[in-house]
Amino acid sequence: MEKENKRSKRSVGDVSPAVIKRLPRYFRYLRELIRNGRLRISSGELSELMNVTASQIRQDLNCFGGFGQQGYGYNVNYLYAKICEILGVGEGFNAVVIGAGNLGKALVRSPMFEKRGVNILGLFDVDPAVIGRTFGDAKVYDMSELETFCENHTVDVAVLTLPKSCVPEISERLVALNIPGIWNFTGSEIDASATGAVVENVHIGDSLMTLCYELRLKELSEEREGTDA
Amino acid sequence: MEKENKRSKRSVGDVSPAVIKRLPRYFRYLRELIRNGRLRISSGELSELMNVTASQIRQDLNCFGGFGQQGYGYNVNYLYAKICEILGVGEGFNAVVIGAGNLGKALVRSPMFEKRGVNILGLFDVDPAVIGRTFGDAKVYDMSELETFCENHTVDVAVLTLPKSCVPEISERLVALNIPGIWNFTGSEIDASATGAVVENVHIGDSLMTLCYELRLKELSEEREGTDA
DNA sequence: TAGATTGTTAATCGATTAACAATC
DNA sequence: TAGATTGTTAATCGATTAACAATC
Repeated sequence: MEKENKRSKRSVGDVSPAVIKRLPRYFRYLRELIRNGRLRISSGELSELMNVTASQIRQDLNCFGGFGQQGYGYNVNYLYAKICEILGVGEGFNAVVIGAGNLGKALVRSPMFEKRGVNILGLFDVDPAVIGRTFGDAKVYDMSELETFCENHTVDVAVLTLPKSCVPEISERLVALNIPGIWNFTGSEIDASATGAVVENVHIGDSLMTLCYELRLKELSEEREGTDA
Repeated sequence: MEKENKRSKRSVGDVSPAVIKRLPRYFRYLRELIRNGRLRISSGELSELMNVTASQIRQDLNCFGGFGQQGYGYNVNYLYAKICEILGVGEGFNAVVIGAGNLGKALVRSPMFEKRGVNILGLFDVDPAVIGRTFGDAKVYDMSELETFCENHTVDVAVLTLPKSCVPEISERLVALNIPGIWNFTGSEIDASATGAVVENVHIGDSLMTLCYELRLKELSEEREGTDA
């Protein structure tokens, strides 16, 4: 028992950010493998699937201890369980969604939170037209009830899907409430060090711009092909 | 005239991915500076604002040629214009959104596309309840009209906001239509090399997992503080 | 001109890949 | 056992930072 813990390699927390950012992708591919009934996989086969090197996979996984077995590969279910553990899936984190507009609704209706073991406790909004309604499994509360609600529930994450202009006010309230995690879709960048919380600032538009950059590159190279050569 | 093009440094396209991924962030901060009426900024001041090193900023910008001036810094408007040019803002790219659910609606109603100079030509869906309706400035068309529509309009980007299960079918149709860019929110990963298009696979959930990882780390360290030491 | 700040080279750091011994 | 495949070390590669000469 606890054989895998022989040496836990590093003191928790000093795993490189590059590795951490890849973990959710492993999580996704492992889910898919399980869904397809796969029981074992080698770093070589997974590397082909994911378009990365086998070396990187082994290196990544070994940051957290030896999850595989020489000559055999990795047990898909076991590896998935380990990745989940590392990523805090199953910790039962609770979230509230602040802003019940299109994005807020889209998020709570998607299976995303459930898949990752995060519970939506409720949405909050100022608009009387949505207060009291239910989206997904979650009810919309009046924004003014946020403080009372947080006193009566353990809230780990605040998901911000309200307009940029509301950020100064809501930040202040979140800090006062001491909510440990902020998932920020507002477009303004919340500085983690200023809040004392863990913050993820999401900028969907950045991905669109990267796409446009590539598109333009493509255009340029096609133009060049057309003109000379 | 064209002074900045004295040497264009690299042949277009060999700029490191790490730099490219940072450009949208410069874009956002420069917009903000312009909004605040700033006319010039030094790499030093921008570095404080953005929480990166001044060295990195100068290095990044110099991948595309000298946009600054010794002893002065960078002209905010000029720099913004240059970044826009590099990122293809103003190319007038046209997009269609495929899937008029919550996410599709949220995207077309947001100012994101407009800010980046991307025009939404329309949405497509199979649901009679939304076909014919208008969200943002864009009308929802019947999914079956996609081919005809694309023949009559220049479509640079297809934004995929439909269920995962629809991806095989829609991929095939997009490939047939030869749409050069795919912005994929479905959760399944579309392989660019298989489509011949430029593809951005967006996985919002990955960011949630990173947040949960950090939250768990925080919990663990707080536990430890509690027990020993 | 003197001061400021860039552009750019060289040094450092971190991340990826290759290779192979350990071992199932 | 022989074959396969990991865990892990060492080599390579790329990205970041520091430093400073060029120059506005």
